[in-house]
Amino acid sequence: MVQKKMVERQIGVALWRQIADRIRLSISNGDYDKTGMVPPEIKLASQFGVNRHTVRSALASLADEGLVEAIQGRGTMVRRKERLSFPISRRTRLSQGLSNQVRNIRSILLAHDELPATSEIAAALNLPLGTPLIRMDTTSAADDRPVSYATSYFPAARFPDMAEHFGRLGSITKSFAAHGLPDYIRISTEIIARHADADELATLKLSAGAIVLETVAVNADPDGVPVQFSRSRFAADRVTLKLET
Amino acid sequence: MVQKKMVERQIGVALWRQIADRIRLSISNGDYDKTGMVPPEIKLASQFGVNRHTVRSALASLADEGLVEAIQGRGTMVRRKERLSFPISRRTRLSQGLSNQVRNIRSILLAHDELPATSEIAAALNLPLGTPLIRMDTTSAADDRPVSYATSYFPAARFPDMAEHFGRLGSITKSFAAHGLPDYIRISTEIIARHADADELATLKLSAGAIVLETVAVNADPDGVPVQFSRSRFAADRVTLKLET
DNA sequence: AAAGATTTGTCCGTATGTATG
DNA sequence: ACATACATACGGACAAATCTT
Repeated sequence: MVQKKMVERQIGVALWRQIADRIRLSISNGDYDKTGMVPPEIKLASQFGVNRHTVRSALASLADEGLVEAIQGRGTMVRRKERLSFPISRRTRLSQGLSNQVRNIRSILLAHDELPATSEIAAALNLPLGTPLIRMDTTSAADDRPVSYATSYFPAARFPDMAEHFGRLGSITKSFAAHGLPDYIRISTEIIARHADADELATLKLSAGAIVLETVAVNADPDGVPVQFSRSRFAADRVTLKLET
Repeated sequence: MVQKKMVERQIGVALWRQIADRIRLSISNGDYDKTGMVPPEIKLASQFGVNRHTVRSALASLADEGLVEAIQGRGTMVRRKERLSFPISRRTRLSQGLSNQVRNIRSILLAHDELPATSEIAAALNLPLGTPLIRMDTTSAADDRPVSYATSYFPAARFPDMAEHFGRLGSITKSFAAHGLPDYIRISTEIIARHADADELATLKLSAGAIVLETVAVNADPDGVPVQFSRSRFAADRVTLKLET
């Protein structure tokens, strides 16, 4: 069975999944914005050089994600195509940056505890090894779609009630303010991308094989004294990080 | 056939590939740094709750990538594990930022042509729609491992010989200098993560299902006049982006 | 209103790839 | 290397819903 090699095929990944990825990319690129409809199955099949059934499997999985919706006789329409633009600057504030893109943002405290600083975090926060830290796991949803999942560390001596404040206020900025710190700035950020692990898949409500953007950041008070070390994971297909200079 | 559900399995991706991805992540996380050896196949099989044959398929594909090497009777050892730290600042220069991390960097011009500005690029470069642009596809390798694959656009009127210069000099910075522009700054950057498409897989020599970090950036001359629009794709498992403020 | 074209939905069968034991 | 079960991919045929002429 010879086939038109229109697609550079990968091994170990089902063809329908590769096709789904390419259609998802086209949607995100705005290729179908004109009509709001995905091209007919037959057309996609010949475009990708695969059988119509394979395209149907791909579309079925995209429909399952809620990205498209097929209607018999009419076609398949794009239901959703959004990517929140997430600003990263010296003054990175989650709710502030997203407020004009979504109706509501909800942040939840998942867990918190106290523990001694490991070498990596001690170095980042410029503290002695073993200094007591408050650790908080938080997640944020924009219009009820989870977008971020963060683990933050704060010096326990200076911010003893961080978790209580956050649980009540739902905001790092406000929790700092409640501790008498009205302003803070970001002094370093590193970004990597990788596949989500099982925990992240569950917390961010991602479908299998999804990607997370992970930022590792340090925030400091206006005098440059580090106050927070955080590891935030974003659902990669829901956000773009926008650097502001 | 019931199986221990130790792994949250994905559909549409071969199990051996999912196992390979997890082992690759463990290597990159430094989980095996102590001995430099991957655990024995039997151990991995029980850890992931799969058959030993499946683990063998996974290890074979990692060996194919050159990431590990199996030796009969001894075990499987890690051959390579690195992630380049890629600085992004107002003065982002590729070769400069990587020079202290690798021995040599080679940039190649893959293709170039001239075309009228699309609405997206015209807006970004603050030019009228349809203004002639030089487009260049370039790729860079650090110690012979491909790390980036970029498409750049330059105003053709101001930089008519960009492609020729780059082909000779192998550097955007030097090519700008050859056009009489000694300095430039980055005025905007957006970052997304997604699965690589077929073209990117081939150019960056990635294995199937790999992730790319894509940055969309605009560079400007010291007066703030845009001189370059670029879309760079980085092999996500080979780099971290480091933001500098 | 009717007929035909377009498009998605369902069913059959066959060959190959994946995973286990 | 062998046997078994299931997923993937293909091909064809026809039904059902919708749109166009």
